[in-house]
Amino acid sequence: MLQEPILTGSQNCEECPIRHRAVCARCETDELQRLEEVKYYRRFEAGQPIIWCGDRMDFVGSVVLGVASLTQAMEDGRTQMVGLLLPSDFVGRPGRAVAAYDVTATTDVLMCCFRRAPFEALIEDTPHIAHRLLEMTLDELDAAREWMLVLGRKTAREKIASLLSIIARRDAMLHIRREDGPVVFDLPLTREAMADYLGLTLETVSRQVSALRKDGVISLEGKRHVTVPDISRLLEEAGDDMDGGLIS
Amino acid sequence: MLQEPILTGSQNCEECPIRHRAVCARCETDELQRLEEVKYYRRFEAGQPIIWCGDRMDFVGSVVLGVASLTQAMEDGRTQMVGLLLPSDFVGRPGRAVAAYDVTATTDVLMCCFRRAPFEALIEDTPHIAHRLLEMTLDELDAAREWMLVLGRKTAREKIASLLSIIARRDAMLHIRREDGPVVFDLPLTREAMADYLGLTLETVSRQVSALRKDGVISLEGKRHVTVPDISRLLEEAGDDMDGGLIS
DNA sequence: GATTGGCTTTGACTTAGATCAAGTTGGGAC
DNA sequence: GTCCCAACTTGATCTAAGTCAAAGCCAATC
Repeated sequence: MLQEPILTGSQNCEECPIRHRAVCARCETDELQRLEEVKYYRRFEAGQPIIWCGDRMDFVGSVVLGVASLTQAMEDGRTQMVGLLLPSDFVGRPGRAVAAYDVTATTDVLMCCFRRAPFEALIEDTPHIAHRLLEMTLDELDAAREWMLVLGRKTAREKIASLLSIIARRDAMLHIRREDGPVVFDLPLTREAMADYLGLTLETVSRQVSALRKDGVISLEGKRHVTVPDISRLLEEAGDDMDGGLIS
Repeated sequence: MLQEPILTGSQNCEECPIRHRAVCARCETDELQRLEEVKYYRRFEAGQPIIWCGDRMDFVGSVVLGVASLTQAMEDGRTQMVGLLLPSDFVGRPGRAVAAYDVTATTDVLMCCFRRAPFEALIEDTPHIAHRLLEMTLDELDAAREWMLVLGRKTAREKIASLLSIIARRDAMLHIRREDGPVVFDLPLTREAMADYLGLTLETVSRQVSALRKDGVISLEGKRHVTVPDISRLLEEAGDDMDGGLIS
């Protein structure tokens, strides 16, 4: 089902749809060479845990194919997804040996991993990579803060629209797409996972998805295949200003 | 009201209660010397804006005294605080010229600022500082994600207890304090600011603070001066496991 | 082709927190 | 002192979303 990704030393980070944002071949060919020695791929099936909070973690990596999620749980079972990991997103924290969150494969996932120690050594003496990592982390921080607004202040309907916007936008980054045409994608999340991301119950998610469908904001084929006829209508429903800063 | 901070080149980041975590004198005396040339202080009165979202921002800095807040606003006026800036917290993003959030002085604030261009140059050729900045950013990301759980899944009472825990913990870092004694601090936020941080209304905040007082979890002198007789009781109310990971 | 079991939808009812509307408090200006 | 005003509290009501319960819908398996 998953194919091995094509990722050669000559690949250009601007053109390659599946970018290892932390290790860009265009800029750091030599360093990438060093990393090739400690690079390996891992597959996970949909629903499988990638790592549990508290586990020892001796790799960092990035998602190549599929979708994974970062979640936090309270003792009584309430859970909150705190990050959605789409292709090119980075997992793991240099300098930390223990996972802070549960990481779960939401769809089938292919991850590209690097052993942590050599990766940290690389950061140590390759300022350029450290710099890029800082930039990525700052982007993630912005995304997390954007999501705090969603969680704290938006209505259920706006939350759903916000989530669909994010997925549509990230999906559009991977595919070449005509301007202003309808956006089509498959939801990589169950209703329950959506609820965990949005701080809702799965019933409310289901009701609001149905409502958006009835109102013509989206249309559904099956339960997961979504068509958005007018993306700006969706952004409006999400309560965002049109400049679109959801994921920077 | 605010006094000029003592911040000499010989100051040790481990001992000094007001630390510029980004530029630690102990580790980077020479580099700090370079920064001294572009360093300046700015004061803000309680309630004043420090910078508006969208404004050009040609400095970075850190809070020395007081409390500031990062907030995001929707067009219809709903607002969500996305960060609480306590002494030693960093403001601004290297590589970004435009502010992404509104920054407001919640109490009287003294900030230590550096012009952005020289600061970025320093990062560029001082890997150690870049590394520290990455670590700080990762910590902030963890804090933001912890807060996503608060916003998405906790009840109003748990939210209040979580906020009080954070302030108590950060406050305890600034003062030497007996183990297990009562924790005493002044709330640096109005009820409205608390509501904006917690995704609640100010009325709900007021009610839940009163409830925690009635139940003996906290006691109040005036409206802002808080005594927590048993900090572990407060953490329990916050729904946290006892290991205390709210701010790493 | 029937059966199972995950998802998902939909309905009826409940509730935590929002909203609206008075009051109260307390510190600073005069 | 008293007046003022912003910050806060408290009460009454409303509502969006949660809870509980019962079907529905595939896709995989027997």
